[in-house]
Amino acid sequence: MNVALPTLSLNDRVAEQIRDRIVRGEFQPGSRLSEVALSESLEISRNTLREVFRLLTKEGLLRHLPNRGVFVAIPSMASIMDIYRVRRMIECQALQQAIPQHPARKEMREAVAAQKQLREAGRWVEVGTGNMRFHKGVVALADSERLNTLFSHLLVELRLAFGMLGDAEFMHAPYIDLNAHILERFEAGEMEQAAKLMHDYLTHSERVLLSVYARRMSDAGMVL
Amino acid sequence: MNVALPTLSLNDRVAEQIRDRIVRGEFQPGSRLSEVALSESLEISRNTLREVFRLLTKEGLLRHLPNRGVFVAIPSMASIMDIYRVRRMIECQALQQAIPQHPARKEMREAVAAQKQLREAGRWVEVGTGNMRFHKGVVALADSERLNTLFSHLLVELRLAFGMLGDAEFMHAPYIDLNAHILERFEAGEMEQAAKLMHDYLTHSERVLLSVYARRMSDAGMVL
DNA sequence: AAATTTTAGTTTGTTGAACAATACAAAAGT
DNA sequence: ACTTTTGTATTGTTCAACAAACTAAAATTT
Repeated sequence: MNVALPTLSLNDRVAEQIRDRIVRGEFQPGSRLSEVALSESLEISRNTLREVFRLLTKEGLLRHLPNRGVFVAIPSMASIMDIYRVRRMIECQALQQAIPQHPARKEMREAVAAQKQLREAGRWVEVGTGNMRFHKGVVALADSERLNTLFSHLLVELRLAFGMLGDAEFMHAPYIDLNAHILERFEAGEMEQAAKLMHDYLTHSERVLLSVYARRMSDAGMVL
Repeated sequence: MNVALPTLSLNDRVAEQIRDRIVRGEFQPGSRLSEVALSESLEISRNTLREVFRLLTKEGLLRHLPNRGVFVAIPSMASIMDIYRVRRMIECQALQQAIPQHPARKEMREAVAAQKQLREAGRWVEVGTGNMRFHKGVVALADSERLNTLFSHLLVELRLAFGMLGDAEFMHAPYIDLNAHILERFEAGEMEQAAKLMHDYLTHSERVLLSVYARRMSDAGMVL
């Protein structure tokens, strides 16, 4: 009998764990991950850890400098702009081209509902993850496996940037109602309108993130 | 003095070499790449090769089945459709949104010129690579590093599919003039028109590829 | 003879240790 | 103050070994 325990491979489990520790801020952006130290603390061999490093580097979470080591990626302002450029292209067109009855709208609905509840509870960090869930739903409208994985990588990178800021309420609060509005327009069949709203949303969000980011960077005296 | 020899890391060099051997058909799609055999033939250690495998797997060139080994990916019909879906989204919008004076048009021009020359010489395989160059130029119009790398990965996957077909002339010949036409419209500032041409181009190309592919697959008795 | 189980062999998964090559920081010399 | 030297820590790479999982052939049962 196949017990159907997917028993993720060790590689995958370790990768997942490191991803987690990065996005929850345990490993700060820019910090170096020592091969020996980490492999010992995780109780895996150096070789195995190196394989995982190669994976996470390709995902954009780590930066690999030859002979120097791997570092938690620091999203530059340029890459933030790049990410938003891609998001505008993908998300807007996804909204515009999909049919309003697309199954992914369920995910979008649930995400918005969850966000509204979490707002009442003041759990802003979780509101943020709800936001990502909503936008993943939007991308899912395009029915493309490759776009989905690309997008989830982008979101992890963005999460890194947000993580350097704290201040979850200020960043996420304004967008809950906007999400709801976009969803509403989309389900009403007004895809053009929904796409336009999304475009403005993204441009605005980008601007806010960049400005806060710039201030924080210069305050910390970082050289980018 | 820094000799400025970028001395690609061993990892990168090996990855590049394997990529080459795959796209030029030396490693057939679906075939397994043995860790011991390949590492011995390349005169590198098994560990190093495994790291490279992880890289190429994330690029979509290899498929990794746990405890079974890594195999050269066989593009399924579904993934071909997926790739073209992404291409339509990215390339059309790139054409539509860019300014006609964008520097990337130089690359597009040169690619078309090269294609026309190669056609006279009947060097159809190189016409194919010229085609990829043109479309890379189109994507470059979007000014997004991430879209560029995504796209080059897509093209390598496509190249795998084309590689299973041979028959380069039949596949590439009709599109040279279309490329030229698209470029012309774009430089004339008629971006909407250029985007529409590109959309038709891609839809047509997809259909041809899929039909040939389906026939070839059933002939070979492959189970997809 | 067909189906199942045993068994043996091959390949990947994972580890540990070793050494070479490179980068970094401190000490020494000019 | 600047360069050179030296020493040390870290990554790059290899090798060897064994455990775990898969594959296929042989042996057994039905």
